[in-house]
Amino acid sequence: MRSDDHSPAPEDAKPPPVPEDLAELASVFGLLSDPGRLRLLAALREGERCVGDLAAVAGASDSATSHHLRLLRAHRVVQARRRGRMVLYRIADAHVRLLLDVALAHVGHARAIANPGRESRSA
Amino acid sequence: MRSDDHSPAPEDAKPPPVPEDLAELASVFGLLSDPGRLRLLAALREGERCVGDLAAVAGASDSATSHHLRLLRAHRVVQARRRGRMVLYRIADAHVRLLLDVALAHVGHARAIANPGRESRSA
DNA sequence: TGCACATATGATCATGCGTTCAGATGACCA
DNA sequence: TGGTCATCTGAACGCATGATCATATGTGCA
Repeated sequence: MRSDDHSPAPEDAKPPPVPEDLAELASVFGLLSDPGRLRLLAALREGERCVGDLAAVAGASDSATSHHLRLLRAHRVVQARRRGRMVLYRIADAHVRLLLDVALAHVGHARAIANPGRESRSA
Repeated sequence: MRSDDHSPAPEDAKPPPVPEDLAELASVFGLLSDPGRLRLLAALREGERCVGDLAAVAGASDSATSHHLRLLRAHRVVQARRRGRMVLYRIADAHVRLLLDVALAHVGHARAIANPGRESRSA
């Protein structure tokens, strides 16, 4: 026992995460670890988009975009719906949306500390 | 223009994320995409821990753990503090903590849908 | 001061992941 | 029904990332 018992009274009494969930969670985070996919999701925050649009926004090829969307869909990060000959994607649920918001807020906050006096929306 | 203009009225009027932030965010998510590092963070949710403890909890070597913590610290996901000859790590801020909570809730929710009637805390 | 413990670091190697290309599937329209 | 558009799929290549080993730093204690 190195640090005797330093747990200074559980600050929120979080339930110990199921290992099974941790693995799945790691996969989901892995999906979010690509700037391209992040751009896709950022675009999807504004509403449903077809693959071609998303590809254009993310600056990637249709093929790459389709690959990415497939992965995101497999992990329930996005949902797909056919409309004619095109497929419209959207963010799967409120959790994902909130996750992105919190994450963006974090990096914004972190950068605000790193570069004081320089706003996120700097013109 | 493929999907004419389907944005069905911005559901929340999210500010368009700064590309710079997206890159940083992708890096942070990348750090969270490893089950081992996730175990470290899960352990840190319960309070400060030294490297040795964290290594034991995560089932990794001290060296690997140190490497991981270095990365996490570089991206302000965790903070470090010396106490004698050991270094105590903790989660950097409330954002990260919230991020983990939301993410865990997401995978829990997703699995609850996938396996109905099977609780997260299944014995 | 010298030893032992806790942590940090640097280099190397294997593996996974993203991208791309080529081709397949499926839906609309004339 | 043939043609075209939008998307999907499979395979191969190149790069980045994680793990490991050996070693360095730094702190407390006798």
